[in-house]
Amino acid sequence: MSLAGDPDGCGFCVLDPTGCVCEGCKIKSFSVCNVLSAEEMKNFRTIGHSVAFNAKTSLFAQDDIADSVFNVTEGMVRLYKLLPDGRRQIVGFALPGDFLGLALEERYSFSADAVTASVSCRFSRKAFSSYVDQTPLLLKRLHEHATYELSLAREQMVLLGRRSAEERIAAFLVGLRNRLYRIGHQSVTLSLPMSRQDIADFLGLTIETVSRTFTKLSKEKSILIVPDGIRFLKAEKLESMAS
Amino acid sequence: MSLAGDPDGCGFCVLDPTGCVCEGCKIKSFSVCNVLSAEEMKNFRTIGHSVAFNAKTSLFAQDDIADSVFNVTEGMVRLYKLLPDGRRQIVGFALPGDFLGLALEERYSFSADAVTASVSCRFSRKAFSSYVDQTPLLLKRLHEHATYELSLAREQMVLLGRRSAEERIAAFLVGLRNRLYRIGHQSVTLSLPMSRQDIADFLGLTIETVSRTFTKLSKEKSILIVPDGIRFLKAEKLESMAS
DNA sequence: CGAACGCTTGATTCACATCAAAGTTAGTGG
DNA sequence: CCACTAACTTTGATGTGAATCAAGCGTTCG
Repeated sequence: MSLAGDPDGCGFCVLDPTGCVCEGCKIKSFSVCNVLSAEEMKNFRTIGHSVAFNAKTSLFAQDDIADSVFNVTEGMVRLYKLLPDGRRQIVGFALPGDFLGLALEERYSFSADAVTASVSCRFSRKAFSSYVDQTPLLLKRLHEHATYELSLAREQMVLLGRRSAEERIAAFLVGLRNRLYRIGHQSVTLSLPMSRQDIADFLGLTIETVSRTFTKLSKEKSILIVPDGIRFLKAEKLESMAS
Repeated sequence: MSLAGDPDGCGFCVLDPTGCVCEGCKIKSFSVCNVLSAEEMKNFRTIGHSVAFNAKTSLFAQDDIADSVFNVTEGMVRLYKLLPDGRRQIVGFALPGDFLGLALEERYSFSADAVTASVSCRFSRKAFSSYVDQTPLLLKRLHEHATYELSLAREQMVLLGRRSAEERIAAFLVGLRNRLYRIGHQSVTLSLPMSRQDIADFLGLTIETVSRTFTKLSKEKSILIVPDGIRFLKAEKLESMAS
């Protein structure tokens, strides 16, 4: 995935200076924009641009002015909050189809950076917001997406508040597999492009506990650890641990 | 707050069989319905009914068919998820103005019951949903509410994943005070109508740890424990613990 | 090749959970 | 109004799961 520079000076590496090329969009079948008619799409595509990010680069940071909204089309993005003393909580891993900046708030309430090289469809907040205001069907899809995110967040609250380390890892693996499955990424091995530290910061654990728990699951042949991921050996066992 | 029975057989204790009496509504200034014109309100009020719940009674349970949506107008409602083995995570305390059933999903993903005697404006999901579909401004308010809930949920993820017991209690007290302040309930004492067990299940702690932490904050004169609540003695100290 | 980084493993500590009991408040009925 | 009970809360003693501290072990990369 090569970066095309920043021809229009917006601060992002734009791949399509004249507007989104929706034909080749990898998420058009399930993106929020799939409710738009051909006519509506013609206007909509002019306000969005595909932007590419190398792995580990930042899309935006907590407390920045929220002048862009993003729809992830490829790759994985980590969303996190930092406490003043440096403790970090990852509040989600965004996958293709996920929308960042739903809140249309003045400033971002979390930071986002690319875990893998990734591509997002970027909109200026202002243009996007006024487009949404005149397109109720799009607003409805955004609302559905927000309520889905809310239910994921509440599941994560149960995990963080009431589950053991082993249950957290099991729920993480099963949950990520299911999310990838929903967007058509099915595979025998589950790829885990994020670091152990990322997993720890998502699950409210330390890197050592994450590592030990993977080792334990591996030793009891529940999973097989492979480069950059795992393979499920006893999927039903992990599913029952995840409830 | 007396219960008027169930004149129309809908299974709830309806206070106003002919439709919502919005004039006396305690939350009309900040409710989601405040965007409706006088004309729109005339139709809208006919699909809602005030329903009353005694303390500790259930509004609905997780996995029930979600045939109602509720807008809390008085009192406090606890929202929680249960694991198969009985562990409980409270995912939120709903206050006047809060909306339950935003997701418009087939089944409820959590249980809700009244902490104090409370009143909600109840709508059939079907009628509410079709009203929303033809009223984009209402949808927009619901979306705003959903994204606000999402940001609260993510704050709670940070608390559950990365904060100490003392920080959790401080953040809980300050957060609840701020939410009450926003809806016009300002008072020198913060009333805590929920049990210690409820607080524990919200903060991912045990009842003993909650009790000990309250005692500790009280001994160091950060708070004063009063019947059914607390008073802030060193508000800035608690605020800084809550970050 | 060596440095840097990420991951795993082991030894030890500690914050919070668990277990246990006593104290307090609320509710009930005589 | 008080005796009695049940529920809730606090306090204390002990246990433990995960954190912390501390090496080692690959891999990657300059």
